[in-house]
Amino acid sequence: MVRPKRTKQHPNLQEAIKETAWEWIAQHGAPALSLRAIARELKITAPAIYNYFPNRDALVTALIIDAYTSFGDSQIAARDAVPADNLTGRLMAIGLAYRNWALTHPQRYQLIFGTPIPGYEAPLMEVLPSAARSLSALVSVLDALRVVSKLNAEEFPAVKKEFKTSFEMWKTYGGNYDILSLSVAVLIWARVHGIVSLEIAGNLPPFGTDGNGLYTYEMAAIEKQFIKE
Amino acid sequence: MVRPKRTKQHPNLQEAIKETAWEWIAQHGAPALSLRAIARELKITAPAIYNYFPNRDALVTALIIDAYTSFGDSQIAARDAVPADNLTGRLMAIGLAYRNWALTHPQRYQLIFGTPIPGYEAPLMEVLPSAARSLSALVSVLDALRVVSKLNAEEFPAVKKEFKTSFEMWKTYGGNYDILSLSVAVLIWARVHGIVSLEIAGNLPPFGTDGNGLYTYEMAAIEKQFIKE
DNA sequence: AAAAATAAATAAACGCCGTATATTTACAGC
DNA sequence: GCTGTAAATATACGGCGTTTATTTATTTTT
Repeated sequence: MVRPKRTKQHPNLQEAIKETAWEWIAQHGAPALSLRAIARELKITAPAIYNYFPNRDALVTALIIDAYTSFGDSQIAARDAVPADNLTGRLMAIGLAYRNWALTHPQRYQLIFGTPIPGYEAPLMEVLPSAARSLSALVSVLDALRVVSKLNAEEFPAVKKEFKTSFEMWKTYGGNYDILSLSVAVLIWARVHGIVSLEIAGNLPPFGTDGNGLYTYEMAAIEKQFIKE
Repeated sequence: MVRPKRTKQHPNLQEAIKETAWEWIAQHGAPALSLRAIARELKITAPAIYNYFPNRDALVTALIIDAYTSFGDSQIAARDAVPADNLTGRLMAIGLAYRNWALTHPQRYQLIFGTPIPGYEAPLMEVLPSAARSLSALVSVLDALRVVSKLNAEEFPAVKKEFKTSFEMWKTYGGNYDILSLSVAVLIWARVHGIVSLEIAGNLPPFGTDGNGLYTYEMAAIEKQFIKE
């Protein structure tokens, strides 16, 4: 067979490849993703994909960036749905949105925070902008609490000097907040991530409280620990 | 080439396969594990492995069980190194041992708690005994605290009925403790897991406090939240 | 001791995969 | 209308898990 006319093809193949990849991931799981499978779906030969992505990992990176953007949109929307003077409400809204997004898009969640692709490691520099933005919603609320002296983190461990340059880099994409707010955000992120990742992987429900109850309890504990009054 | 004499072979190939697998994982990472690579290392043909493991996933399961056993040994040893009347000390020792084991054996940690093998999902029934035992150290300390009315978890969400049968199954391998103790243990597990998994994946240091400081802070917070007085 | 049965290895092959190379062809600009 | 480029195909390579058939070492039975 020869190359078909462009008018018979997908108008923008780059986007079609990503869409097909997401469909495949949703249906067969991230580990089953393969360029050849995408090509089959699109009735294209596999090497044709290399005109749009230099290799499989580059495609995965593009998918991750898209997922981060979707996740960040959800985080920011949740924050902005609560009035800016209700900081506790904003913190809770962000926390709820976190789990909701993860349960709605478990494959995307695992693509970002897990390591479902064999041998793939996300290139930090490419992913950083969308990743930093997704965390910035939480950081912004914590920083606002800090500004009004309501952030209870006086005894929080200091950031080592060698990490301060990378913090400056984070600021470029995440916003100009205090490094303490970012540090606390990372810890809170680790806590919600701990529960949600176990829940999504199916390791939570069999032998403990259900995910919803546990998550609510954990969010209350976070509020009590980090917000004064 | 024909089949070589057994005297020239490894005496117990089953164990040799697992050892070679661990060496390969340590050197090339879990995602790069392959039966053919193991066979090459052992100067064996790949199908020969099928005499000892029905397929690749079965080998991975065996590796996971070994890792859980090593992890559980470390947890139990840490607990028993502190006198039984010093429950807070035991809790802290278990927490420290958790991170130490994870940092000492990052590949084993990711093999257990991550999803580094494409398409592999651990069969619960096979892994449960060693997994339940590894968590039992923490559960036993929490239950001892509960017995002396020092466990601060009165408001902990209850376990839904549909999970109680699987709790009974857990008891078979993890020991006869109250379900509240197990529930709290799962939450604490999620919290330390959240930090350690981020640290091992390299997502923690660049933009926040170092793992050691953060972990110490988190352990103190856990103690304060769950232990009375 | 010889023969039969069993177990454990090899050899070969199938259908996947990512990817590199060379080739063809549709399309755009002159 | 010709030419250069970009985008597709065709082909191929090596690696993977796994299956099948076959060979052979070892064990068991007679």
